[in-house]
Amino acid sequence: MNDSRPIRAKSGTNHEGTSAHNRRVMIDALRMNGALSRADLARATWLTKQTVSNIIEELERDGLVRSQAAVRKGRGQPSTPYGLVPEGAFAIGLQIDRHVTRAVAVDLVGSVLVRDEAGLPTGGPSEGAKVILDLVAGVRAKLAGIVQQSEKRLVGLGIAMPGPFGVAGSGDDPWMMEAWQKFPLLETLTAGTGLDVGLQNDAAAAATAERMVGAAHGLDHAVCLFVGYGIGAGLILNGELYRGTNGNAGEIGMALLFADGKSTPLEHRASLASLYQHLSIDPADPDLHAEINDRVLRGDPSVETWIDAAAADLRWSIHLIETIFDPQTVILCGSASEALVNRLIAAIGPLLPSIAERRGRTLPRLQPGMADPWSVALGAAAGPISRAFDPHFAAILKDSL
Amino acid sequence: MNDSRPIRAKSGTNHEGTSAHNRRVMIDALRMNGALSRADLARATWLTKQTVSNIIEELERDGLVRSQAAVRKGRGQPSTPYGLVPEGAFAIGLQIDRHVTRAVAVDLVGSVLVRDEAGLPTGGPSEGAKVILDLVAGVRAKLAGIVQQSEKRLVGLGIAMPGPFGVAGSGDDPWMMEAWQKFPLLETLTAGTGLDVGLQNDAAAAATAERMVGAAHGLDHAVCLFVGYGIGAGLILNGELYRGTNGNAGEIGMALLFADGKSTPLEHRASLASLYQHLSIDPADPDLHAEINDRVLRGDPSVETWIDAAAADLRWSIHLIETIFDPQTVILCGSASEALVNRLIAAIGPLLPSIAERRGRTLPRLQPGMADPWSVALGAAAGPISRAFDPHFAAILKDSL
DNA sequence: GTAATAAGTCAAGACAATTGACTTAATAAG
DNA sequence: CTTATTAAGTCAATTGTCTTGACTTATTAC
Repeated sequence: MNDSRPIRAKSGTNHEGTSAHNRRVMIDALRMNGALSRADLARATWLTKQTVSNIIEELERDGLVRSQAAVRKGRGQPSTPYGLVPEGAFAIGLQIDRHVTRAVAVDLVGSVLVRDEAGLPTGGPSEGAKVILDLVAGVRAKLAGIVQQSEKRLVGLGIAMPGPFGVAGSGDDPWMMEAWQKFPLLETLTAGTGLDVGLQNDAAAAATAERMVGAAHGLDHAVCLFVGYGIGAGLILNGELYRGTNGNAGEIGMALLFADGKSTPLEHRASLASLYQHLSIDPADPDLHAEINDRVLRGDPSVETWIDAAAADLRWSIHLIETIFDPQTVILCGSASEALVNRLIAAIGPLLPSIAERRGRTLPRLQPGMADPWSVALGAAAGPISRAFDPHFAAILKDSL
Repeated sequence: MNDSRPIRAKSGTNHEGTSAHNRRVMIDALRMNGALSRADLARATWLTKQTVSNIIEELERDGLVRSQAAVRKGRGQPSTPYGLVPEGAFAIGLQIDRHVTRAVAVDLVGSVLVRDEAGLPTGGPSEGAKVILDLVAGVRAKLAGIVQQSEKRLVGLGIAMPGPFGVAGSGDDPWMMEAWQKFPLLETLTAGTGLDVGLQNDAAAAATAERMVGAAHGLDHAVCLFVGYGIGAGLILNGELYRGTNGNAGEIGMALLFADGKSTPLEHRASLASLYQHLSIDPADPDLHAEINDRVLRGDPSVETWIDAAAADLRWSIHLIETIFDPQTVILCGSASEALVNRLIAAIGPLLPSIAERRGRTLPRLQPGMADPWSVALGAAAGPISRAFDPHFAAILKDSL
């Protein structure tokens, strides 16, 4: 009787897990509220003044927080607020798109310090990887030129690229993303950069960015509907990005819609790819974003047609998202121009009725998020920062070390 | 400058949080794997043998675990496995449906020890509450008759009822559920029972049941599609039930489908309500379940028509669920008969293509779950047990006490 | 019969949060 | 102007929980 199937269990925790959690809670509180005194932190986190003092002292030694001028407010000793030190940590974010790759260096509070892009060669991933590694190296070098000791404070490299991941030949994107799926990207970049490398799809990256510095800041339940070359949803559930079993949660581009007796993936109806096709524009055009932005602003009728059609699908998608997730808000963001997102939001309204319509709402059901070609790279960088500093269950467990 | 907006922060943790977590991890491991020795537990949880010993000793004192006969396996001292003690804890589960209310008493391992039901008077919630309190009291009394000290080990009362919650007048369910929405149910039952009372929608309860003793046992990502009087999805995400902002996540019955130029809620197309209507059956009929079961088994053509139509909608719903959540599996369960669920599953196949189709799958994409009128009440009871004993983030935090 | 292996215990130690008294620095009240 | 009050923050001792390493016990392999 060799009953040797592996035992499945969650990991336990210990003092270090406790301490790590409390550190993260402090950082999170400072990120959400701005600078706070030790006493404020103690009240907010339910920890004792003494514990907060110890942790703050430690965080200050580590260069993650810094005291500000004392504040007098009423009776009692003035409080000394502590705030996050932006240059306390950095991360590199990398977006791999069809024709281009973008990299940014981001600091602890989500400011982009360096940005750079490069065209991706048509030779496929093995050639592309060289371009990418060069790009990342360049961004790191520039960062090192701006701030001292940046390399020591680099917490990781986050990659964002179109999903879904690990699915055999969907086949309807001829433009090489499939080749990237098979390429050992994480291994190559880990080896090539020496950094901790993480991967998410571009909608998830957009959501991560919104959570760190955008419309989802401080929210526990929000869904970012991301209109890029494809379309996807980034899910913030219980204050964390939800990834699903294989990192493909939210990849709604492949959702089939039935209309006029035939089924079409959502992606073919409401995505920049569909817009490019509608306009007969070459998606490899380097002036793409400017061109689209321009056409949106001057009300190009062909663009308007697409917007109305896409808005109808998005309106229904938002209804469905509200119904399924019961989020605090839905955020519409994209890799295209702000102007396009705003036009889309205008065209989407009024929203379909749903359970999101309730008395006492404070947040709008739908709000605009970041919309520019760099937001995905920013979100990619936000990934490692969140992993390193945000409070979450996994960070408490012993097996996370 | 009175900057007194409340400070938002997550709670910190301390030694007790650590200890509470580790206790829960042990219990969870025993639930998932069956009896385990201290050494096995230490390996599985990453804790030291000594820590495990201390915690097991404590759990044994508390009557939650019990040693079994020593097991010799190869060289070395024989190990002493410890298993959960079923009568270590109990919970009452209560289902409030349109015409009937059901209560069960469930033990730590999810066995139903007592079950009882009562018709709900048409006089509305304030009258109904009396019936419910009597029913609960009766179940508690019967439980006390079966096991000693059951009252001391009662961890709570879980309620399951149709959602969505807190939404003003959807209006299309004339049968009194709306009145229940406005009734202070939690307060009334808390006061009337002296128990810790929790509320979830029926699909969530079904998912909770599947997770404790059913097809989702041990899974971290699973969606239970629940076909009851309405239709809903219970979401197990990251190993926990996901509730959304207002406890309405997964309430997909109100999702609007567009077909033939008009929009219909899913609920009107694939739910027992729609079946009853299709068959012109009175949903208040006490022999309802037997009747439907019978008709399914003998292949009633009218039922078959409904099944085919509902299966088409469910097929698409499953496609959408797979696309959005990327779950390990989808479970079809319901409050009707097993026969109906099995027929539905047969009629749903083959599934639509989706990202769930990947090499190396071990679980089926769609599997049958519990399907009987008592599964929701069981799930309702599973709620408090899960809250009391499963490892989860909130249980670690200081503010959870 | 002896060595090897594995389960489990013992007692001391380390770590991180807690406690309660104390210090410091401001405003409010008389 | 003096004193009381209030609040921030520190100090030193304590507590709770996990860890460490040596030890005991029980079994199989050689």
